[in-house]
Amino acid sequence: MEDKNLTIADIAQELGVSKTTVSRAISGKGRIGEQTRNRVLAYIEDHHYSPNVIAKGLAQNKTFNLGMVLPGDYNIEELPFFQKCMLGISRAASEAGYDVLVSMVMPDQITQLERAVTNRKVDGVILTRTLTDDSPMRYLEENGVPFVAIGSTKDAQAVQIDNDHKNACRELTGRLLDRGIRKMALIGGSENYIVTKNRLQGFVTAFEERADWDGERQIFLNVSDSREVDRIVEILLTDQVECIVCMDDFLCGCVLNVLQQRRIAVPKQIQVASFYDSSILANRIPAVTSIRFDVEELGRKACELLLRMLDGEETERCTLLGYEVRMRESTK
Amino acid sequence: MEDKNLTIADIAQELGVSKTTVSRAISGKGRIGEQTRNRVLAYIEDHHYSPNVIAKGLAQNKTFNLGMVLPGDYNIEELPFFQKCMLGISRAASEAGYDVLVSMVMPDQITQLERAVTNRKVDGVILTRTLTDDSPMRYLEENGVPFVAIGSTKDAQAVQIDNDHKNACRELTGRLLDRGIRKMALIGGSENYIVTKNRLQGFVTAFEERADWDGERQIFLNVSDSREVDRIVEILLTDQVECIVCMDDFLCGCVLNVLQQRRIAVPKQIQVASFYDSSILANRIPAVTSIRFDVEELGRKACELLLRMLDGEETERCTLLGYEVRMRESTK
DNA sequence: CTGAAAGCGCTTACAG
DNA sequence: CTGAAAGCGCTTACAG
Repeated sequence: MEDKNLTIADIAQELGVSKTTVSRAISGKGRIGEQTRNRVLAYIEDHHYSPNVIAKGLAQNKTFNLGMVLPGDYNIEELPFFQKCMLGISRAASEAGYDVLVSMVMPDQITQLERAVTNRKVDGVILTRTLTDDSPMRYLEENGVPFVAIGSTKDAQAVQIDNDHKNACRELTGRLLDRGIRKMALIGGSENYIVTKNRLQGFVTAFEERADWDGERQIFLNVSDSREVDRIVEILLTDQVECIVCMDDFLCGCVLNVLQQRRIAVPKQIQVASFYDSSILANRIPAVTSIRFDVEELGRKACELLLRMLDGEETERCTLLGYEVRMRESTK
Repeated sequence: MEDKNLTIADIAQELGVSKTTVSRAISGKGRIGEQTRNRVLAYIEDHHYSPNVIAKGLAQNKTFNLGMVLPGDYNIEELPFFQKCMLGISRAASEAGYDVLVSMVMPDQITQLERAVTNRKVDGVILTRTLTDDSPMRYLEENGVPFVAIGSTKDAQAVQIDNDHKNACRELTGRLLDRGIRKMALIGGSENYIVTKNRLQGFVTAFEERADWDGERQIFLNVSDSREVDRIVEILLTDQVECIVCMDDFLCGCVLNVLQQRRIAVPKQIQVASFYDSSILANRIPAVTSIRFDVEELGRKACELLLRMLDGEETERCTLLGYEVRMRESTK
């Protein structure tokens, strides 16, 4: 379809102007006569010329590629997050004339990221998951590669963006408490994830804001598999806990399975809520009360942030995006 | 860490040889003295030189990037497939010195792919989903871009690779029949997917191979949502069907939900199997009988195929990969 | 407002 | 076996 082999030199020759002029007409940089510019632009339009971005990149020392780091290890429950993230990133990138290059990393192995960086294939990088001790992040910092981290990190230098998990969890917990729950339990995952700490903080804050609340609350952290969940649920049932809040959908899925197996009815015998909402749980019966984030928007904003950094703009160090609490059948 | 600004010219000067020589030492192409080569290689090693792939690409008219087309619309159940696919692709690409650039396409919108292609950002493309009338595929063919399609297509030109869905379904259906099932039903999705037709064929073949089988079988295709599934299940229960085979995990999830809601026990009152296995269902209780594919391997093989095409090798038009039938609790 | 020329960092005939 | 030179397709001081 396109005349793939058309170059700036061809156009210059055809129009009897210099390559410089053609380049200027296209880029819009440098002074150039109204007339000349239009003539060039018209020719380009007619002949479907599209510039060789690689060559342009070489001359400008840019690639017009953004790196996106994706974990190669993951729970199924996390997948929709990464997928939506990617959609947001790739759309924003695309709109700005950039493409997205993916590097999949393992906890102990970041060779793909290293390749992309040492081969100068990317202008900047977006991290889609951040751990307490994050080797991709460390690598990028050591090599002076501009990046933004989706998620939260203690790293004071890193530009980061995340949803406001803390307040989201605070609000959800609060609304649950205000409905008169007297015995509540929280089940959470690895404290290696900073988001776990943020969620916990939100949870705790909700109680602190209700000085008059008197009841029991239990907290289980670093829970990682179904067997542990089973043991915990047993305890909670014995204690007649009224509501179990799960820190993520993986754990929530486990809890629901365990309850189903034990033939405990939700929400009649026990209520369940999740601090996340991958929409996997929305299709469950009963639908699960949880917090909803606009992940595509998160990806998009992260990308826009990185793009601004690449343009040399100063950007805010931390950005927090909103949330939405969704009360569903699992909590009456 | 790396001396990022080191170029071939620097090395040449430092070593008192020509750029040509340095280039040859690195690429291994062209005659060059054993001694000289080692001297260059040693220097490179010492100084952590890594070539500028962009410049190399410009000179060779290559990008060392592979495009990967990912659908922006999807069911959650499909996600693990794309993810594993991507892992296989990106690993194989990485090992061959290539990077992976993603383009997300919508059913009616392939601008990201078009961008990547017209901007000459990729040497070839891998399609991760193929429809009967596939616009990305059409676009690539019209523009003469080398590509391989994961999945099956009627397109006679296209290089394609897939798991052997037909035989997988034939075997699973057969094993179910051999256990004495007399009333069996199949629920399938859109016939727009060629894989649907392949699965159907496998299903039907299993019956044909058992001429002595006498029983009833029902087939529902183009089922797309939970409501339809509900209606169908109602019919099947009335007819006292013994086993429901679902063509994919999305439908299977629907069926299980509907059954759970109606308090029908699996496998006691009715058996359930799936023609796919995203491992989402493996965690369900009871675990669902299904077919397992090595999707990472599929992605890897697809990538290797494309790489061979780019090297100018002749490749087989169609490749079929294996499968594994997993009998689980949902069918006794 | 426009152009000749050098440069981005590589590769590759061609000649020796 | 080695090198000078042209080329890949763009950009960008510098000069006019």
